[in-house]
Amino acid sequence: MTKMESGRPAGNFGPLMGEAPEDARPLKQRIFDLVRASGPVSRAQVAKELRISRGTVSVLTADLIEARLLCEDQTLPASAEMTRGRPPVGLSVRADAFVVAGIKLSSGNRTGLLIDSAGNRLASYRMPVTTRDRSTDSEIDATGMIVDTMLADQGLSRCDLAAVGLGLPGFVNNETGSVHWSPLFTQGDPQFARRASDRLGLPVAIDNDANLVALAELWFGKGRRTADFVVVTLEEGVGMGTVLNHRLFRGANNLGGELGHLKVALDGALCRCGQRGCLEAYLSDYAIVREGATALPHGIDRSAPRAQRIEALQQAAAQGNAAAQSIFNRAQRYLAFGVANVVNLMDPSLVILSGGQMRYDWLDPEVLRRDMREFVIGTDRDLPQLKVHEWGDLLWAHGAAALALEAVTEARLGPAAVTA
Amino acid sequence: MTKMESGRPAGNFGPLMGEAPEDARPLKQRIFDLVRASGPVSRAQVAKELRISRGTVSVLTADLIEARLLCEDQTLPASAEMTRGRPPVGLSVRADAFVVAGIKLSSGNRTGLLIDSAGNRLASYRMPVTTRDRSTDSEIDATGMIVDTMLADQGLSRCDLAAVGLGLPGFVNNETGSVHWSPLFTQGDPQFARRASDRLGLPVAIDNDANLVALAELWFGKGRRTADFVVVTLEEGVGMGTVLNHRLFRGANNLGGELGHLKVALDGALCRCGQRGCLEAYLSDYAIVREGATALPHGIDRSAPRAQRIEALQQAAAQGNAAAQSIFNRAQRYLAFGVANVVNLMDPSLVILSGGQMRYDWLDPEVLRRDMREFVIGTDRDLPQLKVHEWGDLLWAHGAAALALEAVTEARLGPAAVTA
DNA sequence: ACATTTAATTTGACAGGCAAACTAAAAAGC
DNA sequence: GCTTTTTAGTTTGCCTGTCAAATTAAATGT
Repeated sequence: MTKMESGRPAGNFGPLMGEAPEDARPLKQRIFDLVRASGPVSRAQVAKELRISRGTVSVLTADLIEARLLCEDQTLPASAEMTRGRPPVGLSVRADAFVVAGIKLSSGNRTGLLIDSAGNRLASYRMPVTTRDRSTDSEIDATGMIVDTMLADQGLSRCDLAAVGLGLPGFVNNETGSVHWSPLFTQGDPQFARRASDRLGLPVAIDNDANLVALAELWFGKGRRTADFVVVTLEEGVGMGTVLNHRLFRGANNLGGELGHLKVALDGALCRCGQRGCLEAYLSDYAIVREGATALPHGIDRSAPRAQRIEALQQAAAQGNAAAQSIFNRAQRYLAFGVANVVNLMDPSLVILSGGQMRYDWLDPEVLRRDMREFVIGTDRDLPQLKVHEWGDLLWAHGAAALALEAVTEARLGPAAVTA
Repeated sequence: MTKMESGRPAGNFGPLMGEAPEDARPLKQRIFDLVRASGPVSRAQVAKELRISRGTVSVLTADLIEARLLCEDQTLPASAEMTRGRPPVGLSVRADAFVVAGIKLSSGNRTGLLIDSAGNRLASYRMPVTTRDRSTDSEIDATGMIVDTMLADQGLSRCDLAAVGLGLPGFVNNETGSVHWSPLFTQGDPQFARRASDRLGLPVAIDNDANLVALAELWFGKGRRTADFVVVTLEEGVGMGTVLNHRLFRGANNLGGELGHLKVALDGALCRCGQRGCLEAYLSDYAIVREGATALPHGIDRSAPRAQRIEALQQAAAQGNAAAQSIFNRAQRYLAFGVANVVNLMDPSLVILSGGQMRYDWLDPEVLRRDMREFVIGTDRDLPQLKVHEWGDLLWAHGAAALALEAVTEARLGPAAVTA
């Protein structure tokens, strides 16, 4: 035994957390969220679920009903066990409480979605981008146009809209509403959300598009029941959204995880970011097309659009062209490698591969799973669940709508609303 | 514009969070934490810092003083600006409020630390492990012996001890107190913490040893002022602890990030876990020794202990042996690669390389930084801060002590304590 | 001596939440 | 049919945490 000096003078210790707002969401908001999430529920169920007294539920739901956010609803899901006692009264979210829009901007398309507070899809919109001057204002105006079109479709006007969620590619800070950098604009705007809000006359919440997909899965998709999961998106590049404890995790600096630029090889393939060995440099459209030119030097029209060239490559692979096959095999293997590393570091219980329909044609979930087992450290635990979720264009817009929904309930029921 | 179907029947949506305890820490606890963290503070400062009314602070501090946790303290840090007005009264944590112990168990050593509630080190302990039967009970008894020894040194007995924090290698679940697997035991124990607590007659909190280092940095080290950071430990293996928003992040399944088994190469070096390309297979003692045998086939006694062989290898490298140098260069480069990937995914604002003193001899922070810049995707942001923090054996025990401190304040001031 | 300034306490009010008593509405037993 | 049982929902009174504002305390100007 080595004895050491003792009686060192006391210093300060313990974590020093500057300003920790750390407000628990008010009960009223949590009740609303629960009702929205779990369809018609009785007050008694709400009380049990939230572990609060039934009296409290009564009072708060009365408020929510008076605020025209909830309504009573006789059609309770016929509970399997016909019990005795007073029949419960179902609570549902009122469809006519408010309306929100979700807009996804990208370099090729603009997509929009209009939903009401009960989640009914009222209208949707999709249009290829024709002209672009890469200014923030023109993009905001385009957004306004989409919103107006969808509203007009329903005989509504801007003042009927409660909020707009806006997703765009690039480095976007949801909290501050700033756009550090986006391929859509010639330069960033530290006040983008505010500017959009002013120009449209509506509350606007913005976020990175990869986060949007995670939000879409969290609100509408396979992640609803899962506390922690990771969404991997394959679009032009490779993106990632992370949900921890039922909340979108946006990283320390509000820049999401850059899965696309996770390094999977020392001195590997060149990426358009200028570095080498990025996952994206093996998986993304441009990477596949790049190698495709070598595999089928004469088979493909070099001036054809990417999607077409990829399709030709896939056909070649299906017909047994070994060079073409090896491109997709390698892409798949590196995807497994990258995702496995995410699992090794974050340990999520679910991984969702989500995104455009045509992206995953070359992806075989079984092979992916096998490869991942090779890379994921697993003493006794199982691999996390692995789901491929193909979803249409509106996926992104759904995420944007979720962003808007969050903003609305936050504004009406959140901690700040209590004060006012 | 493509119009899509509308009026889909409403379904449920929104995140479905089962039981979300999500209690904000009570104000009383936050005041206590702030006083502990920031030395003698006046009530007015507390109120300003926590953004609560001064009246509330008065009432709550009165409680804390009566509970003998805080005391008034005339020695306020002579504030630079001699102001007018009534002089503030400093608040400090009472040193005699309670005593906790932190114990770190590893295969080679057992380390212990006894501190009082004000952070004074009362005693410490360190002893190499001689006999081991790899049963949980014998390890618990060894812990009890260390605790008793340290207490006796201060003329105290077990009933004077408020809690024990216990760190061990392996897969340890802090929340449930279970040990899935540990190199110390022949088999895991799903009730390890409870068993230890019963056997010692003291509250026991357990955690993985890599998390301990993160806790130590969060409570006593360079992470105190940083909300989000990552700690990388080089010991026998490679470990990682993650702090998000001033809290230890333990992953979805309470298994920390397995940085040691992050894959840094496809079909890379063989790791003792059986997989290939793990970071550990390039960095850890055994990996370096393994290659060292090739670099200096005759120069080193193969039966010598690892530390000695590594030292010989370092000397050879310093004297210009190219083969030896390349081993360390590669290790360093892969370390940069792995840490860069952590940064790419998690985006922490600070990375601390922390641990035993001798581990980092071959590590040049400048080179590491340069390599990382090559691997970290950086559009406009800077590299996170990178600090090397060599710390003695007691580092781990400090983390364990922090674990115990947390347990004590949680029990006395936490949300659960309010009910009782 | 008296105004000024800052710190700390006391006071009154109020909101959020709970427990328990109470009312409501059904099925089951007699 | 009447009572009992069972479950759902409401009302009531109370407790606790918190704040704003008034008050007291202790120092430094003038």
